[in-house]
Amino acid sequence: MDDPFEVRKAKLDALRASGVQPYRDRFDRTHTLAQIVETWGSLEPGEDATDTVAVAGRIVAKRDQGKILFIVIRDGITDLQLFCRLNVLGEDGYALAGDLDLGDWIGAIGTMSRTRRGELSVIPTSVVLLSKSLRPLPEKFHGLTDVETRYRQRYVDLIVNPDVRRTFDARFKIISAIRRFMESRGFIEVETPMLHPIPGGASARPFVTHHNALDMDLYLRIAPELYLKRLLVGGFDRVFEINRSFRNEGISVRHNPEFTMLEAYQAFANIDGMMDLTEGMVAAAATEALGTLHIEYQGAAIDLTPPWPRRTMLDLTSEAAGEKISFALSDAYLRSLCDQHGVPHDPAWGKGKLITELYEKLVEGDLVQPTFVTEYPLETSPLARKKPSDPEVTERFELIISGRELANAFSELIDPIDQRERFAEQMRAKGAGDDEAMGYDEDYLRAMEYGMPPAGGMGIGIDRLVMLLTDSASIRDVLLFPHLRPES
RNA sequence: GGGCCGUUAGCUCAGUCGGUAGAGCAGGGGACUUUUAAUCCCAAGGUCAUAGGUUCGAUCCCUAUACGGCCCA
Repeated sequence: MDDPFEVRKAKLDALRASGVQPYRDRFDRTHTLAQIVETWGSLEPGEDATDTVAVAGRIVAKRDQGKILFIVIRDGITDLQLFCRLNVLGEDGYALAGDLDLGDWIGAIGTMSRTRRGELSVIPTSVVLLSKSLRPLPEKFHGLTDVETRYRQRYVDLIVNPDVRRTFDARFKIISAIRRFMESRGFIEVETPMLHPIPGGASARPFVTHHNALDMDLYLRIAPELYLKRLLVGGFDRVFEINRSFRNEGISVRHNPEFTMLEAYQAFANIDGMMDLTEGMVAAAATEALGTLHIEYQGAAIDLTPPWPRRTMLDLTSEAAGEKISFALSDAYLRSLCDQHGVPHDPAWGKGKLITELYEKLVEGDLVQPTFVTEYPLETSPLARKKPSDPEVTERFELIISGRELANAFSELIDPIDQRERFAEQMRAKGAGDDEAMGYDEDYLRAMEYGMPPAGGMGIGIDRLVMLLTDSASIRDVLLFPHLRPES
């Protein structure tokens, strides 16, 4: 019989026939493998300890030498060798150990030792099968590299590629640090609806679903923003939410249809407070996950030490274009600049959109070090407060690191009359064919009419932050189960 | 959505100027009481992504499709 699966099933049947339960209920270990390494790491080569330990893990390597057998088990990212000896385990126990396969979960009880060759080991007096593995693991040296299989069968990827586990451990640390940072600043974490009757809070196409009992369409949220700001009206003066949003758009190394975002709102603060908050949060996350603010992303050295430069979109775009860009320029001239720089433009766009597109083409990708880009045009910022001295632009920033948008924030628009006009403008855009335009949210306006305190708000893409801090090239590498088409 | 590239054994990869395919690891049998990608001997393992086409003959050439990757929008 050659088929590994069939061989293992036959072993399974044989075990059951001989009265062995190959899927055990429990195993009481005395130490995790990391604790073993920590406790007995100082044993000298050839030295034995008398302590008896019980350990458990998955078999990831096996070296059979006749009357001795080396088995390497793994628990998380820690490996430990079992030095199985015929004269210690006895005939039956040794035969059982020899019959185990790569991938099996086992428990072992024995004494600690370090071999002459220097490998910390448990010398088992008994080995027990905890769960039989029926499928062969990938090759031991090259491991699993096929990206499609790695994403589709992440469980296998996690078994054989410890770096993948480290990435997700880092993800946990980053999010955990952010929560502690926010809580230490007096923010309360809340949960708001995922199912929205009106898509809003961002410019994106939503996923549509249907509620049968109510017989109505609902939209998976594209952002929690409008609900969190309702909470400002309700008196939550510092709130945040870390959770999924969904956008019905293409998939790329930076985009997954569902992604995790933090949004935070702070009453009585404005855009300046949001810059401080963002700097502090990213620095806290980097310190927690990496222990440093000097990181490397895809070969580029990046210094996250606050404070970060604050530059206006018009200044940056003017520098890159080699001439002064402003709202004083004519629509026709801005379009000729777009043509000159290879930026496609739509007749429906106003000056604000044209300038934003020029900025994205000429500037954004080259901003490697953390930079707050400020004064986004009113046209592309329907929820942000206007700059009093220049109503063409808003008190908004985006944080750019490594050429990518990481965070977006503004002094919130709290004037319900102004907001009503902005929604109306969005409806005109929708009518003109912009399927990313926001819906007209009458209840949100009603909330604003009760009075929203002055506030700053900020949103940051958690997946992109994790990418940055784990030096991951693709968002798929920081999502346990990235979206893929179904297997045929 | 467009362009380019990929898909061969469980895994990692060769290869066939068009003549039904090979290695290492894993798996099977055997040797070995301190190994570390253990080593040595033996045997086995394939719908060459899928469907058409060209051809005496296609895994290889052509077309389409599926899935994936990269770049662009």
